[in-house]
Amino acid sequence: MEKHYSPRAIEEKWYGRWESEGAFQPQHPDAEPYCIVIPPPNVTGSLHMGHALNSTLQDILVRFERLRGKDVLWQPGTDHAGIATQMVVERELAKEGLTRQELGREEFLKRVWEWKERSGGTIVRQLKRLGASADWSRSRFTMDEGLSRAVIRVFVTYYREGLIYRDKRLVNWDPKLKTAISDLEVVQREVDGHFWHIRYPVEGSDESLIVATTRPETMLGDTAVAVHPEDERYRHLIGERVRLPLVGRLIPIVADEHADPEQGSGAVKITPAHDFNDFEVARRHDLPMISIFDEEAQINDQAPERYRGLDRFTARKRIVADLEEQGFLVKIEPKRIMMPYGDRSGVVVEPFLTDQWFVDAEKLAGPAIEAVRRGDTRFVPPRWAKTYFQWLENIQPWCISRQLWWGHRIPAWYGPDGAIFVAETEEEAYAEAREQFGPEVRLERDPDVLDTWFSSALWPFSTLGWPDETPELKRFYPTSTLVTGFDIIFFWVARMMMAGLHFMKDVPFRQVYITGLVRDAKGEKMSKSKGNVIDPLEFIEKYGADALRFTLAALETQGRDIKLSESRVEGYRNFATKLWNAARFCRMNEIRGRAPDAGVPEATLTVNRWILSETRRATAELTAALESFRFDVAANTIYHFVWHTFCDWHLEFIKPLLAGEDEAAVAETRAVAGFVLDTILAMLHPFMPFITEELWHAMAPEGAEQARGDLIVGRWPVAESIPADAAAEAEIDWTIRLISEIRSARTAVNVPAAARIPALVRGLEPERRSWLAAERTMIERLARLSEIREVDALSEHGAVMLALDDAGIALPVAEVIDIAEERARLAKAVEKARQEAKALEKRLSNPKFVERAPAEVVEETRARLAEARALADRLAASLARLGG
RNA sequence: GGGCGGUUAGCUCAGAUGGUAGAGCACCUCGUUUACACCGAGGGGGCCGGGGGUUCGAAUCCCUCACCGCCCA
Repeated sequence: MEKHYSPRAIEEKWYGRWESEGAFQPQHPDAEPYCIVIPPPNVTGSLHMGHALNSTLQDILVRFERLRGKDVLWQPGTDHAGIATQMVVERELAKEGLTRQELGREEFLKRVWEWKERSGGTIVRQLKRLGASADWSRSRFTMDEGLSRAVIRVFVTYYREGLIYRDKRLVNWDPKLKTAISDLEVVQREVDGHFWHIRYPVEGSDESLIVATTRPETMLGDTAVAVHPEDERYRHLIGERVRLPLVGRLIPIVADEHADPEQGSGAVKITPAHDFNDFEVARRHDLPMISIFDEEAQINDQAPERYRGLDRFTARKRIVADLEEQGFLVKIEPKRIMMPYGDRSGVVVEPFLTDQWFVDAEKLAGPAIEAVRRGDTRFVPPRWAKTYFQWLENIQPWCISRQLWWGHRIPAWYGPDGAIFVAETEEEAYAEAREQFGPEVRLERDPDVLDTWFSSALWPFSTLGWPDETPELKRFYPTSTLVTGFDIIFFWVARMMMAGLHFMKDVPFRQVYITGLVRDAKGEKMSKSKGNVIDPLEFIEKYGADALRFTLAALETQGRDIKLSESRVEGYRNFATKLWNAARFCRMNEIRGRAPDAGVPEATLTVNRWILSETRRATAELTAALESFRFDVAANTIYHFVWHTFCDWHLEFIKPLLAGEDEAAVAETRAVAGFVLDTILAMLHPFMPFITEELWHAMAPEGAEQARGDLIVGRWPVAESIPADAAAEAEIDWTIRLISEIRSARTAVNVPAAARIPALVRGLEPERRSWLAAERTMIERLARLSEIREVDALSEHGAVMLALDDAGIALPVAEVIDIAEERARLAKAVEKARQEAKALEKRLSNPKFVERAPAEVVEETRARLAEARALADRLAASLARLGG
């Protein structure tokens, strides 16, 4: 074995082997099923840190449960990402000087599929680099034949149940992409804008109403002015009309609570076709809705000729200029305003009145809310349930149609007089239409496609085979855990809950683990424009996938945002090297892993009983941490156990044993160390799959390589099967403390590290006397002593004095000791002990404490005081002898 | 405006059911002890954001203020 391990070579080797051997597929049909569906990444995407985090956590859970013997399925796949993918391919076409319109729908879709075949696999390859053990043989794509069938079935079913309908409503319209987009795809940004105050003359009067607007161009579509019903200033005008400047139309003054008396003049223009609030006002007052834009947000024929064909920004300039010229512009004030932008196109989104398909989400939301309230699905951390409830309780109709070509085409056909036929196939639609209109009827299919999230909502059951009743669907639905970011609780989690409950009559998953955001080391959100994006692949190249995975897990504290810095990754790479070298040491000492079914080795020696007991503890803690999604606690537990228990102490303890003559002791020690290392590899495997698999094989006992199999399909250690041993723990804990005390004292008085000095002990209790006898060799070696011996009296002269519990220890090192340093050290120790004693005295002198605190706490406090006093006295005596 | 999260060692963060603070990194000192310098040993460092309350006792529970971040309007 090399001194350092090279991730590169082993990662590729093992991943290929696992996959080709089918290790990622469910293989325990008799065991409890465990299933995770991957949040499908966009097929256009490449791996970013968010994916890396999310996938690492899923892989940890999946590998953990697989090792525990469950029948595990991690269902992978990708999402067709309607807008994003269409944009990518259109950009490619643009390079050839083509548009999709020139190409035609059919030809364009062919090009998209070609692109998908060529470039769509990038993110999957990258997930494999990370070590993701998803069952790629079952990989699905939202535009697959099967998933498309699910989408059509759902649409038709909803439609027949009245949960999908066509309506003319205001939607968020992206004038660049020329499609409707959902509320969730609109980002509100605060920008510098203006408040234009415009005078609207009241008909047949000298009065005017002043309205203020941030969007003066929309006045062309005004159909009313609203004032608050309680507003005394305008009460007399309610029911009157104003003449709309530039247009000349007479529009009513209505009373509506939407008008805010505090805002501007208190009168507000109403443009129902271009503002969501105004739309509601118009519904209440039965006002006409005049749309003045076309689909590219240019002024249309509903407006005066002078403005037709202008884009919205040019139109604004001309309208403001005209208003000013004609004396209608009262004033302009600068104002910070919220502007809606399309998150894909980046242009200002326009509320736009069009015919679209909607899901009556309100009806579906009820059961989704109930399910979480009942606890059928549990959010981890639980606070995210609030976010979920909040959105579902205020849910709006979900606009699902998109004016795109790439996506699931809406299964609706239009006949004469706009009759709608919704059916799973064209034949069915025609059959229905013929019944109504006769054999000659001609139908036109709706050109639009469905929102990508419509198909994503079905992911937990469509990927398992629905609408067919497949064995997988039966076995793995509801899935176990969903791991995803808080930013798509609305987009995805809520919609999967709605769809799952409706079609499967059960929730899609039992738990939802919500992750935070991965930020850069300074806590900034990573973004391309800021240039602070860290590519996970770079870290994998540099430090190995295991190191990156371990880092992400260790930093994952209950869904809080992660600040990722390179030094952390480096640190965990070092951890991998540490483990590597521990294994190397074991091999050099003929320590090997256990044969299959060899069980826990018998241990008679205290160190061996101790490390088994510690292993048991670590196993139990790690298991509990993973079961409760405490990835940070889990990572720290195994890290600490490997480095600070196994390497720092156990391997050091056994060095003299292994070099000794006692063959039985050597054999036992090897067996135990081999068992502990095996256990470590299994426990660490979910976090660091590659190095652990490599070492698992490197540690295989002669001849058992085949029988041991691969670690990925190995066994998770069962804490209860490893014996706990309180006596061994007490003995070794004492030994460790003794060694640490001596080491500390040596350093404090500058005893050269290489110098072997004697240690004299006095006042040992019988039990500790036996411990000293038993652990003498280890103590002498690790504390670098020439000998440690019990004496009746300590001659403090020229000796460093220390105390461990009730025992006094002298290190007679007159020739190497630095008296001044020793005095300082003792003075400090005395001070510390006295401080402690003082604090405890104070607590005990409070009668209320003694009276009201639990007896055992008081008792413990008394004991601690006695100890602190004794320690202070002993140290003070030593200090006095030094003339301090 | 409403809701949520945060404020603990120089940095990043842990700290069930209240008993008097921990880790990793960084820092300082020493070290070629035959697994590992991607290492070992030792060490320094914290009025736990401010104020108030409950309690024998509060980083932990309650109230309040300040600042930072996110979500919804």
